[in-house]
Amino acid sequence: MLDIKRIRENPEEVKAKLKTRNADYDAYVDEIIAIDAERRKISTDVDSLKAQQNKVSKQIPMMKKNGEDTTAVMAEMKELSEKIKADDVKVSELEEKQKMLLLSIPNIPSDTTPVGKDDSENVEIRRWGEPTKFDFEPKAHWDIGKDLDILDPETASKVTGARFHFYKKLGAKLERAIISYFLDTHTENGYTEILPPYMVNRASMTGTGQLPKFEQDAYKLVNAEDNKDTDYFLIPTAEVPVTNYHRDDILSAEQLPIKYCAYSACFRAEAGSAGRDTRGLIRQHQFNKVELVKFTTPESSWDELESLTKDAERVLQGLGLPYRVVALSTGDIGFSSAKTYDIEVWMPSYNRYVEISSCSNFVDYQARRANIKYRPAAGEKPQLVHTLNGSGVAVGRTVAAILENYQQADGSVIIPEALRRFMGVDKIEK
RNA sequence: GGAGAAAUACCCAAGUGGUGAAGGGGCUCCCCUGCUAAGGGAGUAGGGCUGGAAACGGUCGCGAGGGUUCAAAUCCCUCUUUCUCCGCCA
Repeated sequence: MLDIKRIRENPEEVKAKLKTRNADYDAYVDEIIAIDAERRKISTDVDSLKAQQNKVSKQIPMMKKNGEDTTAVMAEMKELSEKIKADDVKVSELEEKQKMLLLSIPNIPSDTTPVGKDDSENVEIRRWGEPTKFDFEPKAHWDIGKDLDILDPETASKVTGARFHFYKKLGAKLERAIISYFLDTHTENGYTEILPPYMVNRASMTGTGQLPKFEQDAYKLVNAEDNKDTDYFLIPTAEVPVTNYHRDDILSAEQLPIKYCAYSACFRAEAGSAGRDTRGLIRQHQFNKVELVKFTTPESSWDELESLTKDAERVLQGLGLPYRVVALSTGDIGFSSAKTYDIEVWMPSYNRYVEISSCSNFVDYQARRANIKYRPAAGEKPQLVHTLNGSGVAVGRTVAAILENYQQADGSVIIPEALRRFMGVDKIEK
């Protein structure tokens, strides 16, 4: 959520910056400003009526004590009370309307986010490693998975539906090994491990920005018995439960930065991506991910974004997977983000780099939605924290990248050194 | 899922319709004391919205949301959470 004061005081600046997202929010901004002015006017008026009401209410018991007749005063007060009630309704309607509009406006991109209309104008920041070269015809991970009998989408489509997978044998173990390796690396690096619930309520989904605008992308849970909405959603990412862990909290300055890493399954409806990445592990309705989440002071959040991105890169380096880091352009960054770096791993079957992590600074946008504050010093007023998160990293895509980048001419797959202690083998073969 | 009890500040806790939401602990400051302990005094309800250049005001906050009333921590309704017990269950 943007600061209403910023919109009120610099509407043109807000409009111009939002336009860089390749979308037009002018009408929203204008409506918010109009509603805000009306809301404040009625609210101040009704507040002074309440002040009068409170004053007289204190006098009534005194008058009664002195044996005075209060009938006339009470009749007067009844009228006042009715006026207050009616105006209160108006104020809360306007507040509700204003809030819905504010929740529907995305974050303002940071000044360091490259301006561009879409992903074609993203900017490569750095590369690590070289795209893998083969002296044989490399296979795609879905074929490797089938040949080694470790991935089984066909049975998953019988048991569940399209875009689900069974992992088998060393494939299942590889997924588990990667999760352990990621979590161990991040906890050794100062992150606190969290295992969150996979279902969250509406307030949490709103707090991180998935709702109200993107309800069609989420899985909403319905009670089978009466078919009624439970108000629970399957999490699209651990970012939601982990960020909302501190919803409505006032943290102390000494606690910051707070750094969490969390493994979770993630559930995405993938509305609007029919026909894309239909084979393999790249785009699934359910996938595993280790997420990094930080709560920081406003002063440090930009440095923390750089270190967060490097912390995510660390695990790819540990696995020896070639990747590059890309700064997303204003037209490509997510709704709540002020700046995002994507980490893209080399995927031989795509013959290009494919997103495996997305690291963002949300500045105070999520913190304002989720009401997460900190007290800079004892006695000082609480301020909004800055929140950041990044995948550290997507597990299924890591499996795909390992299978493809470590495949051998004989059809086997070498296990990266870092995973061997979790796998117990150094190779997957027929 | 069923029955009962509870939710007030950093903590404990009083408060069954009416003029400032008691009291204690803790914390902060002051006095006393050579220092410490003990003792005495004062302060300590967060946070939002809002008016104002500021000083300083107004308003809403007793788990949440509604309702009754001139007036609600207090009465009524719905919900949430916690505790005790029963049922079911990995």
